[in-house]
Amino acid sequence: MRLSQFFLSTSKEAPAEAELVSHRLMLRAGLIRRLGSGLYTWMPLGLRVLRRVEAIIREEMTRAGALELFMPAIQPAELWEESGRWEKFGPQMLKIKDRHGRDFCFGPTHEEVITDIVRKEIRSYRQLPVNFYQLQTKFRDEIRPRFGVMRAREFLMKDAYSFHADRTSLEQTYQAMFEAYSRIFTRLGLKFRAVAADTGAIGGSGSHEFHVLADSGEDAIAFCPNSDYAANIEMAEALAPAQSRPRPGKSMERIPTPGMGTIEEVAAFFRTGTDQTVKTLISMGATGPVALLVRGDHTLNEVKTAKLAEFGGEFRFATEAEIRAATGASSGSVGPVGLTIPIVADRAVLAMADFVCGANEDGVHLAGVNFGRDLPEPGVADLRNVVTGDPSPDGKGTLELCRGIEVGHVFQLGTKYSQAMDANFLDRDGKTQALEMGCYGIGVSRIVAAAIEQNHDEKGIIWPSSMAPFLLAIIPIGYRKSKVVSETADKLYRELAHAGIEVLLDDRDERPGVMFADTELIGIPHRLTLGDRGLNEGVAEYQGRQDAEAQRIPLGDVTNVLLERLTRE
RNA sequence: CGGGGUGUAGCGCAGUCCGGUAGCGCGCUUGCUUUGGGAGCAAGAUGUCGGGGGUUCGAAUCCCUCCACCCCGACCA
Repeated sequence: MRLSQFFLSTSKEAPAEAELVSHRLMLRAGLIRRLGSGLYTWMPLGLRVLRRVEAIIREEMTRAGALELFMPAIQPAELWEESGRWEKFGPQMLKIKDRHGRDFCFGPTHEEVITDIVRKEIRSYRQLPVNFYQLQTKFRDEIRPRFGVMRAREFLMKDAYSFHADRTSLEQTYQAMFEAYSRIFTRLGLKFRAVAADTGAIGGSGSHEFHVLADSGEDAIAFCPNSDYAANIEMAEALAPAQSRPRPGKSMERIPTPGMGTIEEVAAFFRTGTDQTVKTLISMGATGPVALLVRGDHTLNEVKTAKLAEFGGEFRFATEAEIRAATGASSGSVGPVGLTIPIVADRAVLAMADFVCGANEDGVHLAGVNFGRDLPEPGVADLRNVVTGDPSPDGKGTLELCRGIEVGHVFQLGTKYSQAMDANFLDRDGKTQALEMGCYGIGVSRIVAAAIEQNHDEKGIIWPSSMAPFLLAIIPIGYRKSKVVSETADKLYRELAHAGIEVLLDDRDERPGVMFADTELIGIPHRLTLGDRGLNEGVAEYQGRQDAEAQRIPLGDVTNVLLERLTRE
């Protein structure tokens, strides 16, 4: 591509709205333009990147035996009523009406549509398993879109859905998809990790998320450096401490602690560590308030907590008024001693003795508190977020934490949708059975942003070769002035382009600094500079995007050297 | 939706407190010079000052109201 024939729209400054590096760079490099909140146009340069990501996904999905189809973005409400999700999906779903007043939605996902297709098409176990996928624009009316295409409302997703006669077959395809995803993210040149995940609103059993590792990621991941254990922090199990509870050494005391509400203040007052205090959190479940006990230095894991039987499927923190009604104190002075509501303690709390906690009286705390003596043994559960240094659930060392951007998610759905929507087949014995189902998503547009988060420097984007919009930039210095320069540039451009390399020839009448800065900002991995200075000595200058210095290559060797170097990747 | 903030030229910003008819840098146009790391000089173009209403002789500036966007939280590919 000759740059004079292309459209480049770079800028030195990014709009004030962009905060995240990838968002700023995508705007500065002219990859995307915002239309409205969470709505982005992919400009020609950005679209080239998106298409390269799509191509790799298609190749690997095909390799794994999935078949591409293309479903409508607009979906009739009836299907969602069948699955029960018309109401349940909530305000995240964009609902629209046609001219007849009939209800539709702009598809946030496609389980309903694919299940409808399959129930009409699949009759026999002989047709199974099948795995259909598409690349589709989804719309989710996010509460707060942010970070550009990282969390947009309209975004491009690869979604696959597999159907099976039995659990074993589902597990095989799930495994195949897991491997395909690993290949995709590896080929895209991303540092990623597959982690065990919560199944969230979609429901079902087995589930893994694929995270691109980045400090700016919105998810916390717990992993074990000595094994392949990795889990979203929502899921990571906090084991019971190895050491058992010490014997009580102190007697319980009531101590005035006027004005102290936070754990830090209280611990400092008692001249002890926050890990010697117990935090009591009042939450509301379906059947009323529940007291949750977490060690002072730990934080409550709301996802784990919400699954407890005590909450009957509902979980929220109590309001200050509800806290007072249940305990007689304000939130800063609540404690488990003498409470009449159900109490659930985290495993780590159960191993504590002589601890400090609120006294259920404003401005008063208790010290030297012990279970079994000062209050009954509470219920126990895993309530907290794991922290660095916690034992790994697989017993192979201790956990570390890092942050990630979720770019893929694989689910074993089971028969959730097939039962709700009557998607059945006849098995070998002629018996009607519900289809087993799996679903597998990749956030295609998000991958582009995630890749930039992971690959950039002060000059701009550094594309992994597999997703670069162009592999090589030819920078002729004095293209409009020097015949030698323009002829050499044109010749090399033709040769390399014919050899299948995506070359961008900067034939603008720009100063060198502008051309260098632009190709660096837009992240072209390889650069060939041609100027009178070098050409007079019979050399061109090659520089990789991350190389400190240019390398001189004899003109006659340029094509071969570059072909060898660029096709190796 | 709760909390915080911002809307002035394509982008980044000043001007708003203290009302007097809109400015700076980048970018853009034209010309000349320059040409190995975002050029210099000269001449230009571009604004419903987010919208509506009000106060005032006069509003970017004060008041009311609506809207949009951004940041922090709950949601997710």
